[in-house]
Amino acid sequence: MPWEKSFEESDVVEQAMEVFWQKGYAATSISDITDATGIKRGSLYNAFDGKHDLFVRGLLKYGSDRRTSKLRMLETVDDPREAIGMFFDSLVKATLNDPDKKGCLLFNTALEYPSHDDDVKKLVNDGIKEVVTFFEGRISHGKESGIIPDSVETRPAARALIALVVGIRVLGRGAFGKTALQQVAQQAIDLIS
Amino acid sequence: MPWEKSFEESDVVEQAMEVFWQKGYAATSISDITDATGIKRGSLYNAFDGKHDLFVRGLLKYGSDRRTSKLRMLETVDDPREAIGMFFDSLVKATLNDPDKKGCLLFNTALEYPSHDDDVKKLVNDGIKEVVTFFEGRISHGKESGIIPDSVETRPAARALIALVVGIRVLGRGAFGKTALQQVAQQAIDLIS
DNA sequence: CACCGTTTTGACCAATCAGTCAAAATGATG
DNA sequence: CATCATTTTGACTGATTGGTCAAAACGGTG
Repeated sequence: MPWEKSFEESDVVEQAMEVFWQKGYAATSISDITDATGIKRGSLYNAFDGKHDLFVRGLLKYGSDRRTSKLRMLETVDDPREAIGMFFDSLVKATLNDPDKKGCLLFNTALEYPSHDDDVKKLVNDGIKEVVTFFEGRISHGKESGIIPDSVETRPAARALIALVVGIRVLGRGAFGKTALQQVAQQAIDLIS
Repeated sequence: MPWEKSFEESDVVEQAMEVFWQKGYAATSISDITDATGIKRGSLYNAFDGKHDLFVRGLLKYGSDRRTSKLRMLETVDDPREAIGMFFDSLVKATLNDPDKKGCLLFNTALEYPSHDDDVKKLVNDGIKEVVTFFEGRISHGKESGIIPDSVETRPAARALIALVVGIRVLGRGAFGKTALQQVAQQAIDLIS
């Protein structure tokens, strides 16, 4: 049916994103993507602007599908510390459950810095900021309701939490096993207790 | 003087390492290295086995020049918490002072995972382990001398500290500025107080 | 000054890179 | 069934990749 595309763009973006996730941007070739999607070279360039465009779309999809939706869900949890605890739990679980040990696309991208344009860096920073804001919101909410002690400083604690998230994601790629990751997650909770 | 090399191998390794550090392994070409060192292509292959070999040597040099020597120095500091504080201080300083925002070669490499062989992964893990061991040593020493409270669990705390180190190094590449990094470093110290 | 072992040099290789493009294929529309 | 807008296809581009190699350059040695 050549008068309309034979594939769903978002499917291709999703599959391409997973290749980028696994191999990194610089190490991923267009051929890798055509192999993974089955889409022929020309069709891909007919639908997208190129490698960079495809990557940006993948990054956006990653953000909304995995990060934003999860944060919205956790914001409905009453106990703020439990919400943060659940965040770290699922983080550790996701890290352990991934046989490819891909880590987090956002942080992987942050470390491929010079390969990327400013628009990509902004996407990464915005994604990180989104999580920090979530932490800040939960912490200040917890302090208001007396669940989290006033001695916890909201912004510094939130920033330390995201730093621990990064640490878990990076170290989970090989250096740390289950026990170590869980211990770090526990220390994160202790930080706001 | 063609019967002996006209360049110092370790100089070339150092310069090549800095290119890898800045651009990442996958994104660095042999031409980048010959440009940076002035060494011609053939000479480089005469002295080294290839890109991978050069990278491994750079990683080793990075470890001994920057990590190991610093840890040995800090182990001579009497107060263990001050030693750890100094570690984080110089970490934040190094991060802020680097105009290229290259981060840490060790962690950058950890996130370029699938581009690397097992020997590189082992080098990364050993480097990380070395820092964790340093933290554990300092914490347990501090607990013995009563400077660090017994309520601090040595291994989990040490692992949380290295996670924060990773966080500082990664977030320092763009997402976090001076204040944020210093706050995270302070939270690290609070963790063992 | 001829010889020798080593280093230097730049041309060269096949493979792969991101991206282009014209021709073929397609099915709705009249 | 012819036309049409669109997609599909794979061959193609020039550039770059990591790596090779034979010849030239060199200075110590006899």
